[in-house]
Amino acid sequence: MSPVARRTGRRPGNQDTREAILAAARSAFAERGFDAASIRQIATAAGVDPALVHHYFGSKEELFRATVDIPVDPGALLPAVLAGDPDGIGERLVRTFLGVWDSPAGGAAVALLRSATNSEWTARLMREFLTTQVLRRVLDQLDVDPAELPLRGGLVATQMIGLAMMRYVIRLEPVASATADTLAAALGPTIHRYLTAPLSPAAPPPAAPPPATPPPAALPR
Amino acid sequence: MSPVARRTGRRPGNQDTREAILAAARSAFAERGFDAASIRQIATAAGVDPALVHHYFGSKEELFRATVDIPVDPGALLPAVLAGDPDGIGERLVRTFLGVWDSPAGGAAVALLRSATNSEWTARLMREFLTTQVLRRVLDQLDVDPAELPLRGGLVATQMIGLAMMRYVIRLEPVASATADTLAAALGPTIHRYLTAPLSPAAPPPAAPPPATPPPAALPR
DNA sequence: TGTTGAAATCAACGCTAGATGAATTACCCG
DNA sequence: CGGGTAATTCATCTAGCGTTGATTTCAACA
Repeated sequence: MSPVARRTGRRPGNQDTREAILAAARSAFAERGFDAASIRQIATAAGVDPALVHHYFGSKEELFRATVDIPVDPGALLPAVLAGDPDGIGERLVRTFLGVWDSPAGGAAVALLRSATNSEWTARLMREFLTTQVLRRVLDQLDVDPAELPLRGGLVATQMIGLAMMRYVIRLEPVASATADTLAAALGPTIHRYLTAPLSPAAPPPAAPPPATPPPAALPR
Repeated sequence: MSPVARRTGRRPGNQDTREAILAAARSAFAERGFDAASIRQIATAAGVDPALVHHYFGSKEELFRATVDIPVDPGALLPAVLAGDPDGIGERLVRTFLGVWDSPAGGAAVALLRSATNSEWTARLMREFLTTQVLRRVLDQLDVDPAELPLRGGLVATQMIGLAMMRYVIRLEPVASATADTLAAALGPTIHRYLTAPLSPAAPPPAAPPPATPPPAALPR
C-alpha cells in the first residue's frame, strides 16, 4: 500500500545501529538507573525494535555491562595526579575526578552510582572497582602506613562519592554548578588531610557529653 | 477441612497491623529502595494481604511518604551540636549525624537516599529537606557570611551524604564498621573547615570565570 | 546469479507489579 | 441481641517488563 511500507527486515543504510543503542542505553541508565530504565524505551529512543537489543547484547545485564564498560583506566590518570607538588595532590585529585565525571565516561559512572543504590551486585561492582582499581593504586604510590591504608582510602571515597552524589544525582546547588576551581580549592585540602594527617586523635575527645544517647529525640507525629 | 480454616474477614485479636505494615515497609524500602521494594512482599513480610496495604495507605507513593515521614526534627538536635566548644562543632555534628542514621529513623533516611538516586521527585524531596530543614538551620546559628552560606552548606552536605552512602549503602569497609569516634575524629575537622575556613584560594580568585556551563544537567521528565 | 548469513521486525509468552471492588468476618455500640 | 462499621481477604484487571522464535529483508560473495 504505502510506497515506503518497509516494515520488517534489514535496514538499507546505516551500520551504526549498535552504537545508537549503546548511546541510548547510556543516557537511559544514567538518568534513571538500572531498574527504572527499560529495554523497550531504550529501543524506542534508538529508533529500533526491542528485540534488536537482545540480538546485539544478550540480556539487560550485559547491555548494562557494555554501557558501563568504558574503561576509565585509573592507572592512566594517576601520574598526572601524583606528579608535582605533593601538597597539591588533593586539588589535583579533585580536578581529575571532576574531569572524568564531566566527560562521556561520566555518564557511565553516574549510571553505576545510581544503580549501586538499588541492586546489591552493582554495589559490589562499585566496591570492588573502588578498592582494587582506584584506592589501592592511589595509595600504593604514597608512603602510607599499610595498616592505615584502608581507612584513608575509605575516607577519600567518602568525600568523593559525596561530591558525585550532590553534583550529579541530587543536584544540590551551588555544588551542582560550581566550577572545578571552586570545588578543587574547597575539597583539595580535605583529601590531602585524609591521605596524610594523623588519623586518631592523640587527645581524647574533650568534653563530649555522653555520646551514649542515640537520640530518642525521634519526635512522634 | 482444616479446623482453623479462617480464610477471609477481620482478624480476631491485634489491632496493630497498620504498624506492622509500616515496619515492614520501612525495612523493605531501606534495603531495596522504592522501585525494587514491592507492595506484595511488604504485605507478605507483615503477614497480610496486599490489598490491605492499599486499604490503609492509598498507594505505594503514599506508603513511602508515611514510611519516610518520621520527622527527625533537626531543630531538636541542633542545640546539642552547637553547644560547647566551637572548635568541636564538626565532631559533634558527625556524632549526631551518625546517631540519627543508626537509629530507627535512619532506616527512613537510607530509604530516602536509596530512592533519591532513582526518581526525580525523591531527589527533589531530599534536596528541599537538606536546604530548608538542615543546612539553613545549622548555618543560621553560626556567624557565616550569608553570601557564602549556600556553598558552605553544600560542602558539608557533600561530606555527610558521602559518609552515609559509603557506610550504609555501598558498605565499603572499614568505613561501614568504623566506630563513631573514629569517624568523628577523621571527619570532624573537615566539617569545621567547611563551616569556617576561607573558601576561595586567596591567590587566584579568577573573579568568577563565566559559569559558562550551568546546565549540563538535562532534567529528565 | 543464486545462496547464505547477518540485520531487523513482528507477535507473542510468561511474569510480576500496582491497583480495584466485592465479599466475608469480627468488633462495638445501642 | 442486632445492626453498622471497620478490618481483612479473594479474585481479578490492566499495564509493563524482559525475553524468545519465527519471519522478512538487505548485502556480500561465490
